[in-house]
Amino acid sequence: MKNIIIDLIKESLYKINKNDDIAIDNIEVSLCKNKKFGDFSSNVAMKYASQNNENPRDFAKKIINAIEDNNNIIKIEIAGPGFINFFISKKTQFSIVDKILEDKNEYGKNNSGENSKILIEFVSANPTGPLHVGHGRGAAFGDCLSNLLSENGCEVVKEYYVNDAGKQIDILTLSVLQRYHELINSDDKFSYEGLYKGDYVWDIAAEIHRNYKLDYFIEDLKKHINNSIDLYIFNIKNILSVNKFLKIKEISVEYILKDIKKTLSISGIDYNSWFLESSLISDNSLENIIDHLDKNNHTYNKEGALWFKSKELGDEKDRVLIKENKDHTYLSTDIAYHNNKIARNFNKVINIWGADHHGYVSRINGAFNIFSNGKSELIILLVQFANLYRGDEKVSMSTRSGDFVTLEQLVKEVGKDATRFFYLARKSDQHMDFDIELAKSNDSNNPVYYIQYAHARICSIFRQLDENKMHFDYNKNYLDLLVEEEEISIIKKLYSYPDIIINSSSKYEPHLLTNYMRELAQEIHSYYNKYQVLIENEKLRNARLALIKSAKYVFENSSKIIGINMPEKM
RNA sequence: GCGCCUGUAGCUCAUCUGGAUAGAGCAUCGGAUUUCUAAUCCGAGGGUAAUAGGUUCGAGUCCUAUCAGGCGCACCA
Repeated sequence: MKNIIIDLIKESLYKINKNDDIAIDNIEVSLCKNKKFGDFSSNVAMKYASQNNENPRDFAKKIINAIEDNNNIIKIEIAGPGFINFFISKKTQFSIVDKILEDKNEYGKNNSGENSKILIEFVSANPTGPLHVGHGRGAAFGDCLSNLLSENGCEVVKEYYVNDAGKQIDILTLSVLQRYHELINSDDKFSYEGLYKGDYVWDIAAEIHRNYKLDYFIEDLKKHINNSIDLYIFNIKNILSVNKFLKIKEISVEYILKDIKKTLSISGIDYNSWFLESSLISDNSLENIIDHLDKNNHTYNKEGALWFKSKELGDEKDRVLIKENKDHTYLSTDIAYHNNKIARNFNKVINIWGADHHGYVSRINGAFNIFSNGKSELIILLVQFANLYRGDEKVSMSTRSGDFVTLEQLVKEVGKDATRFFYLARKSDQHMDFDIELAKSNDSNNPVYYIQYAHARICSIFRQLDENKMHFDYNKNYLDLLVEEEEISIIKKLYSYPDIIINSSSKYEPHLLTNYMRELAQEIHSYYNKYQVLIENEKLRNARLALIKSAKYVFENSSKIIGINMPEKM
């Protein structure tokens, strides 16, 4: 419908303006907020009046006069400063119910993203511990965004980048070895700052001890301590042998990854691809990339380290690629990683990062542009933190100290549906408060239940229908009988669903969809309370059934994108 | 100190990329079930959109400054 109006306006503008000096590819038509203004409205007249040396209302009048008759439209008005308001015939409005009943679970899908191949990388938390609630928001956001993009016809690959190389993993390995040491020789306990302390470190150590007994035991571990953690790691690698150290590293990473995958799985998230940082080293990608940067004058040596000239690419300062001790930095593998993404021929590469990484954006953007040559677009979306509350009490967290609520605990406590919905219900660049008590509550405080209940009520009506030995006989012509204000309002809401899908996807804002679902639920509840669906009048009954049935499809389709269930009974 | 994000009802947040009278939920108060699930509905009060300027037909939305909060400024990832 909207497109019909846009076309009408376009034609009209062509007629008025033969020399065509108005940019008319961007005509805005939107649903009216207030129904007294009509059904659709456009601001073209106001927008382009000045270009045409006219006042908006006069220009609007001209446009309207030039619009051809169309039997979908019953009235066109000028209002306010120069809005053009369109009143749509009832029949045309009802046709959306017909369309939804035909499209069913396809309603909302579109092909605006056809031929667009997108890589979306999210969470990518270091495998140095379980996912915690801070990761949850990025997880829900990335997964929902993937669903949205797919709904728009994009080909989407969801990827998790596993940082299984580098210093943090060495520290994890060291942490495990120390616990393992303590398990074997409980008299020889000592503390060392900066190691990972969570219970899971003990679990890994215990597993190694169970399977390998004393194979990795180091006598007098204490003797090899060094104040510098780098040197401490260096010593242990030497004494234990690099291979044995690697083995412990592998076991630890594997253990933690298994845990991470389990958490993601109960959160309803599955990835298409797990990309290992270590693979960039073993297949020489890292080396090649450094070479390439070297040859193209993007690097220099200083103080024994190799530096990346990121400042000239928009960064605050230059960054180290290869440290003085010849270890690579995180940045250097990350550049190789992004080059790999480019090589895989994606039109868009989306990274979802925690907002604490914003300082990292410009350097990776700079590096990306060196390699992509405009072939592929990098989009970095920052997700703000979520503060966890239990009622009024703030829950504090710190990974290193091991004092945190894991994502698994959260999902188990409040459920997958509420967890996902709450994470998604806010604009991602907004700080948010996540109240566990609220998410757990099953009354009107909780929008998840509110929405599910609306859906369950629709299902209930159809159950009643069966029990009363009645049938849903759909007939398009009965739709004319839907004359109540609430019914028209629901129809408009249903009509706007595909726009929400396009909008929330192109703006990367899933919260538009959660808002929409709540609004639709509200309309359904109001309607349910005011009007009876299962009534004597057969034609009206079937018209109403058709209406709520199409609402049910929209609940189903949207909930699938959000990743929550829609129970038939509650 | 520099950079990024944010500031809307008592609280949590929307506002469809600049549009018409800034909207929801919670909380508060008052109502609604012999009828498809009251996990619901209806109504009421509640606002100088942090502050001050600017841009234009029109600003919560864009620009500047100030104030307040969060985050970042590693040869960590």
